Amino acid sequence: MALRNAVMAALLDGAASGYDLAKNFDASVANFWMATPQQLYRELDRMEAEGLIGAVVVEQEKRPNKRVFSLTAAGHRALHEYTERLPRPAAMRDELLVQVQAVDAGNAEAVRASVAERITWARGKLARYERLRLRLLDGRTEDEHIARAERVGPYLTLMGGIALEEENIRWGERVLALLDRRAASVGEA
Amino acid sequence: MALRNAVMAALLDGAASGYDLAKNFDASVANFWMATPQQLYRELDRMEAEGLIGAVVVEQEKRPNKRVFSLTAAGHRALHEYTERLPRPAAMRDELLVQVQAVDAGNAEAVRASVAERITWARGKLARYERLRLRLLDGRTEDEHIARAERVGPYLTLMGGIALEEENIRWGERVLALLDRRAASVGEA
DNA sequence: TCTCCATAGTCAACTTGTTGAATAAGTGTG
DNA sequence: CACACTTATTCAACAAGTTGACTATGGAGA
Repeated sequence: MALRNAVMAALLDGAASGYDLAKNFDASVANFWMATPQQLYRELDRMEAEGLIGAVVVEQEKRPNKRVFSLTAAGHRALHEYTERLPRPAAMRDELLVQVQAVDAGNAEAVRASVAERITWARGKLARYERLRLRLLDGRTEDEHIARAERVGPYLTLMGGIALEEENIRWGERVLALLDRRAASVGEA
Repeated sequence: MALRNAVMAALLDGAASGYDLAKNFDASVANFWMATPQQLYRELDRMEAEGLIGAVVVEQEKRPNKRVFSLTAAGHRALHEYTERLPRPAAMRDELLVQVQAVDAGNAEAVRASVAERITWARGKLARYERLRLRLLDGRTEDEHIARAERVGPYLTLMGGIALEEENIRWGERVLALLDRRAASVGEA
């Protein structure tokens, strides 16, 4: 019952089909709320049944029809109320960290490679976020955006995403350096 | 089937009961792998049935008996193999970020308060992590620790936790500042 | 003494999340 | 012209995570 809040937040950007959400979640909300397509479709059905969102079937000529969802007044109210409840503490599940924790009992070379891959992946994500940031600002300065844009929420969470990926890269590089030093020490001992 | 890897990583610190794990997960692995007590008990039973861990019932005089688990040779092997598989991308679920994303359609004051609370909470966690770091280093410098300690994994993940909480604090303070500026602009408009 | 908290779990019910496959039409590549 | 890919969604089965209640004992504080 928490995915729905992320979906409603995503729908503030405008109406979208399940497919759109599944794709663009990555560019908007997935940074802090991951979901698979089936999860979205199932939740969208329920939300429609409960009147939080409304669906309009859009017939398309050269592709399958789609159901485009948008927030209803009830959905807006529910989202507003949601922002007034205390958020539960963030939940993380990161297998890479589990592997690093166990590196001394595992295959250090393999873990090193996984860390390196995480860095590469974070760089890619960061680049996409930076492009998104430029698009959001659209030539304005941050000050102007904060003062005058219709919405500031997406900018604030984007900043969080950027900071997170930058930190990922810094941490990863530090880990690689320390693992190298470790390997050197073990070699010389 | 992923929690078990976190459990095995935690058991590298030494044998523990389900209760111990539930409590100390927070101090060791919970930073990147959260689990409730029931989840742990259930998984521990399965792991024992599969021979990954062994249980010894320890009879206690003034408290209930407990089952103390430790890694078997098979568990060690399984953990080693696990470090050789590609970790799946990290999954995050952070309701606070959902609320910030929706701040423009929600109660800005309430969201502000939630962000402030997150900052306080992060400071507390950071302080605990810093104490843990001192205990881990135990008077040695980082260089010495990395070169000579039996295990470096816990130190590396702890660094990650520290960096994460520091970033949380920086981000939160930035969000508060920007929300204030926003409120001022809206007031003057 | 009564109650709350810590220890050390178990059980049941329920909600979420994951995986894999199926359907169906059009579009691009070699 | 076959094959893979994209759009757009549905179904089923299973695994994992969450919530709340329950048992039992001992120690600390009101």
